[in-house]
Amino acid sequence: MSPVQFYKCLADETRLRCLLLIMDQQELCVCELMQALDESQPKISRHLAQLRNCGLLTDKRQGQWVFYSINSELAEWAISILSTTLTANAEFISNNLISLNKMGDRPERVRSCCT
Amino acid sequence: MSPVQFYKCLADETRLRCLLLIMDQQELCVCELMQALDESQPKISRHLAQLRNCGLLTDKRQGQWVFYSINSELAEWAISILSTTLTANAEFISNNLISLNKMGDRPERVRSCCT
DNA sequence: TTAATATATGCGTTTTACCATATATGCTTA
DNA sequence: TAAGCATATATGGTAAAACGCATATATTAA
Repeated sequence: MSPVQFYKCLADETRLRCLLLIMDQQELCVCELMQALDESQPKISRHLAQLRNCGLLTDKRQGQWVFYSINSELAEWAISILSTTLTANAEFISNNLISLNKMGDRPERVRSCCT
Repeated sequence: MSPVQFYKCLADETRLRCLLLIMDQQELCVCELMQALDESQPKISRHLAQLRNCGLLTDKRQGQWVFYSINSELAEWAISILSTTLTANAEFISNNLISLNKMGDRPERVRSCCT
């Protein structure tokens, strides 16, 4: 992935918030991000699709939900930059985390076997 | 500076090349970047102005030339990200460095006092 | 099968970003 | 002070990106 393409992915408020929230929470589904960002479902879904197509995220369907997480095959420097950004800008997503935690009935994660 | 605004600055090929070249070379003037990127003067100048206005670069006039360097007051996490990007993507600007080094009559830097 | 919930996508519109050209400003040297 | 180079900015055109809305698909449950 070219550095320019990578930074284009981060250069949008909705996408950056989604990425940092997923970094922080390991994985999130569309409806959780809708709640956290207070944005429409198609808007969230479209941005997540873009991040997946560019290789930043991977998705995993569990029942009716699709969970997105950071693509572990993403270049190490790119992951490092996401991590640095999150650490240095915790307040950027603090309100989103509050909204997320206010959400009732969050989808349950299915445990992997043997955990 | 908001992380989104910072990443918008990096999300353009011309701006990212300029930034990484300046990271690598400490400081460069418009005519050197024109040569390194093979781009027009207004294009380079406009992008540098944007980077200066956003706080990523500072400029310093020396005679007829204006030298741009990384703004030392830029947030530490942002400088760290630029550094990581440069280290991990050296090949991204390698051809630009070759072009720069082919340039004859590069403007002489005025020495600071006592160096 | 039907309804409900979750997610994805097609499409037209609006907004934003980029570029090329023209022009203005500032410095240097003659 | 005039001429020439280096740099900055203003303007208008164009392309890309983002959006809202409507709709389509997928899963689960009744």
